[in-house]
Amino acid sequence: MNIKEVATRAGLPAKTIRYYEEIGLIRPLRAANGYRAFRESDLHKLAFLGRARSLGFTIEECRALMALYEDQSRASADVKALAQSHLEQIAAKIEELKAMQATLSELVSACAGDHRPDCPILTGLASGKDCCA
Amino acid sequence: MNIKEVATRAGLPAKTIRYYEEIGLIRPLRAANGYRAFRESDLHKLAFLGRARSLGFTIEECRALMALYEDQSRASADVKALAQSHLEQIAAKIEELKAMQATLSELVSACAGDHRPDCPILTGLASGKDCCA
DNA sequence: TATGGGGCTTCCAGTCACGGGAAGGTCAAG
DNA sequence: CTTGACCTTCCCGTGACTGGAAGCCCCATA
Repeated sequence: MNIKEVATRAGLPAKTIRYYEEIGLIRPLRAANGYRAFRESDLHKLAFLGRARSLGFTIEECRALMALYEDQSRASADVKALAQSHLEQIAAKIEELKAMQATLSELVSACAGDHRPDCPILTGLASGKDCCA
Repeated sequence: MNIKEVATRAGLPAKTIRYYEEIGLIRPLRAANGYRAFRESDLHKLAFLGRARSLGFTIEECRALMALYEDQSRASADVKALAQSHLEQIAAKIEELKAMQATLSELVSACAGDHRPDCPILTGLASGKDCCA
């Protein structure tokens, strides 16, 4: 398989696949002409990586997940711990965003949004009143 | 005022303040010795920027907000539009994170988390079953 | 056989919003 | 006069790619 077919089937851009090779996440073979020659197993790994990335795992977490995936003697506890830690990151990020959302939507709803210059959003930002940390 | 005092009072790292000058968000004066000489108005702007940033506005949005703030003939509608657009971004990001959270927490709760290798998290990532887009 | 167009390769630069750290000038206190 | 805290600029690194240039490679068609 050449890179374009793998890209299509894995749902990842070719650029990303080259990048994943560069950082050692995959090691496709090479054809005589220098082209990357992907096996089914490479495709499988790339799909795995794509799904892990889309769940928000960082590249390094993906690397760890791959290592666990390929380690037949892994303990599921290790996988779970990694995933739970990531879940906490997600929850924290959601809370952070919700706080922004709460503050900002309050400011927005207080703003007339007309042709006049008076604007509680700007005065809120300027004064820090009712504003974030 | 020198940079450290401004940094303390604005709650921003000195590095960040220098960066903001570099990209033209502020224009502090210079003392004879080459040190930046901040006015109260610079401090005020920096505090404004810090609050806008902490609400998640990008640097370019902050630049636009500052411009509106300093434009006495602004229409509050313009400010509101900017803020609302940003609110939509926040809401979208929250939804995205919640989707990750839902998928991942399902996988996590299905995982025994013991010494055995069997792990629904890994098989989920490998198969794409019940997994994200 | 020439040529055209797509695909493949590498390498370099840019993104965003800074942070770290080096090399060196400046200032106030002891 | 020295010490140490401050200030300056400059350059590199971050994460996870993305875009683009320059240059092979391969196949089909005229």
